[in-house]
Amino acid sequence: MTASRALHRPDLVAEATRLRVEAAVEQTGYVSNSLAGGLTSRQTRLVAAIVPSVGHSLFSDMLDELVGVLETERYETTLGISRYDPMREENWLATMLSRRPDGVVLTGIEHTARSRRLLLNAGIPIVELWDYTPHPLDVVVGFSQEDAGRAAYRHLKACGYRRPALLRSDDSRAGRRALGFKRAAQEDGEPEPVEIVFPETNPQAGRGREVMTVLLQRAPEADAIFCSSDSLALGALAHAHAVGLKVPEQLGVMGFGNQSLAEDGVPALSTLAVDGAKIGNQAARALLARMRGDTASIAIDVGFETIPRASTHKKR
Amino acid sequence: MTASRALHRPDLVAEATRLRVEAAVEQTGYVSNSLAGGLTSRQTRLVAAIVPSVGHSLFSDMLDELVGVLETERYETTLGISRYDPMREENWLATMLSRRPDGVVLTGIEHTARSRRLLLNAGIPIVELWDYTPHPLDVVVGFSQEDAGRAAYRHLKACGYRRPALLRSDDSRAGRRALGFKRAAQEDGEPEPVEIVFPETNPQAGRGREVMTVLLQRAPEADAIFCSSDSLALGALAHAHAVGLKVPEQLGVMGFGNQSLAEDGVPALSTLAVDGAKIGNQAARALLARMRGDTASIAIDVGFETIPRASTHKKR
DNA sequence: GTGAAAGCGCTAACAA
DNA sequence: TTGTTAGCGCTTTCAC
Repeated sequence: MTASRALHRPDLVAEATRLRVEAAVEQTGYVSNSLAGGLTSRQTRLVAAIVPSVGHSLFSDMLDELVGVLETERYETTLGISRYDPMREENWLATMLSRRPDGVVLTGIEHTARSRRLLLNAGIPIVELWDYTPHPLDVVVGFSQEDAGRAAYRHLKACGYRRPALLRSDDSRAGRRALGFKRAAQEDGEPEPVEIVFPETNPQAGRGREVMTVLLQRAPEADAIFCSSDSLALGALAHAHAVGLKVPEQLGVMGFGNQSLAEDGVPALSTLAVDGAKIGNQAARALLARMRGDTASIAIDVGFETIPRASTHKKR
Repeated sequence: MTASRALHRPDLVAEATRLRVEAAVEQTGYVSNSLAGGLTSRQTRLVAAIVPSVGHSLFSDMLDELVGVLETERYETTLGISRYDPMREENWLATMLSRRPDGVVLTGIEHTARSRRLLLNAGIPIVELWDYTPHPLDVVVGFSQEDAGRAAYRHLKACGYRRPALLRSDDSRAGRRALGFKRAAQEDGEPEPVEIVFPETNPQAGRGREVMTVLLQRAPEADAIFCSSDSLALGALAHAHAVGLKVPEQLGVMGFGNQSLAEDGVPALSTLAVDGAKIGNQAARALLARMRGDTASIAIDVGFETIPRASTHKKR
């Protein structure tokens, strides 16, 4: 018991005793066993977080910040990868919860029924990210995907494009952005924008170059496209360049995310900026508050911003 | 005890009993406590892995594969982020080992003295990635960074460039590639290539555009550059375009990693291909073998490949 | 400032 | 096929 105190609450132990314990630790190579500790104390200082993919720069900015902030309070973050699949999230949750994390961070607000049940039974703080809803499981930090889609549509229209199309992966958030985009078109009394959806099998797949061929076949009249990510849009740019389509004159290209490479596109890529790091930061803070016992309800809308650059700057 | 068996070894339990246990689980919302389980059984089915950054596509390809393969054998992977700092790795190790992982995966072969001590004391399988050494702590899966640097130099020379320079972040692997590059120049009897190093503070920092300005000032005579990553090289491409430098005629640009966006560069980016997924796969297999009790020594050199594309295709 | 007792929830080992 | 016993390594609680 004294040894335990010397390690965790050194102020409660006599200097001499502490020194003896430290010497013994050093000499024996002792490493405490937090399984045993967690079993007794009922807290693990573990936060379990799951994202669709670690390759995506938005998620990695978010993670970097989340992990960093939690670290300052001595919480460790363990990571799951869902590959945009709610069943994978469910399986991950089922095994993860047996490690008794002190908090959980999820991507999105769509979860299987069992996931919800597990989560609610666990009785720990939960943060849902990247989407906004007034009725989260517990805490939510995100923005309205539908509004983002609307904003993209409005931007393209404002730039003078008449037939904007959609190019996106099949993840559900991109789907909701597309929905907002199409609704905005509808409200304008325009025909429904053509939409090309490809499977998000892996981060490399469905690259702009290949999918653009499909788009140009299916919608030869399209004069602008809103892509579900910047890297996709960059691929589209490359394809347009290859087939001699002038951007932005003949084709407007808009990305999503405002990753650093968007600026490096030729021409520089117009995009919707989302602050991944900010989401991670707010999520970490909210989670810490909850784990401290704070029960005030939290729902944070971090918003997004339209970034006009050369790729949609049509000279009329 | 019977309940425990019904959940983990259902074949050892009568059908009727198993059903009763399952019903009870369902009804009570029981979730097993693997802290207690691990305490008794002395295995946690946890693998702890640390990478410098999750944003980098090479690491994320590797992680995806590592996590995926370990998952098939019901091992979970928990992730640390070192930000290229051995002290952060040490701190992560110190707290991580108290969770008693069954195996550890590290990036690189450079670790602090205490890290080494902790690791060796822990008595668990260790895999070091991305570098090759004949004398690993336990298992190593990687390639020779120095040879990679040499290969880049040779490629640029073979393309007809006479004054290749180096543009790199301050991570130690990029440093070893630079070393190989400079040694190859020396062996050719050429002057030492100019080298611009910038801090790897965060994945967004030190972007090609900004650093290129410095390079062109410090080495106006440079007619080719070898960048420490593809995204950096893409930034360099954008900068060259902006200042009217013709690539590949006036400036050869070479990246590292062969990320999918390298092909989308304008012009397409020459690079050194490294198979992150393969490294992750081999690492997972090696670790599984070790955790199964296999003690044969393992050191795998996965090699790399030079990918010539338009950005170094100088027409002489 | 230190220590003794008890128990967290599970599984290894053995017994029936 | 099921059950009993013991103990994993800590921390909570309480006594000194």
